[in-house]
Amino acid sequence: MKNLRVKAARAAKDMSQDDLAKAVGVSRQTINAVEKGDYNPTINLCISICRALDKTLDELFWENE
Amino acid sequence: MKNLRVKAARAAKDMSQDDLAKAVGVSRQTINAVEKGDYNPTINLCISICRALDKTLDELFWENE
DNA sequence: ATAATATGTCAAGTATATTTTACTTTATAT
DNA sequence: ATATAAAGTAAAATATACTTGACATATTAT
Repeated sequence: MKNLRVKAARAAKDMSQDDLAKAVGVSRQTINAVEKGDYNPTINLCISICRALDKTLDELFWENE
Repeated sequence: MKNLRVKAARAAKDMSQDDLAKAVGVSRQTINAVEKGDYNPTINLCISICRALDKTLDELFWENE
C-alpha cells in the first residue's frame, strides 16, 4: 500500500525525494521506500517528514477506520 | 522524554503493560520502553498501540509546536 | 508477613530499518 | 537526439528496534 499522501504533500512543496531526504536527514532511498509503502519506518522519521512537509502524523500516516 | 499519554490512555482502559503488549503483539518490555520514551518505535507499532487504546497518532505521539 | 500482580531495568540475541553503492528507467529540457 | 534531474529498485553492510530471560522493586490484597 503506497503512501500517496507523503508524495502529494511533497509535490505541494515542490520538493524532490532528494530534497526531502536532505531536509529530514536520511537517504533518498529511505524516502522512496516510505512512499512505496511496503515498509515500516520509525516514528521519529515519520515525525521529521511531517515537520518538513507542514503536516501532522494523522494527516500523513493515520488510516481512518 | 517519557510518553505519559500512552500511560494515561492505558490506565483509562484499565490495562496493564502486559495486557497492552498482548493486545498489540509485542513484549511487555517493548511497551515499557515506549512509555519510558528514550526510544524510537516503528510507526506500525505506534498505530497498533493507538488502535488498542482507541486513540490516534496525533493524540498519543504528536508534539505540537 | 506473605503472596500475587505490576512495573522498571539489564544483557545477549534476533529481526529489521536505514545506508551505501550502483544500475535502470522516466520525464523534462536543450 | 542527447543531456540532466528525478524516480524506481536491488544487494550488501551497519545501526537499531524488539525479544527473551532474568532479577529487583513497588503495590495491593489476603
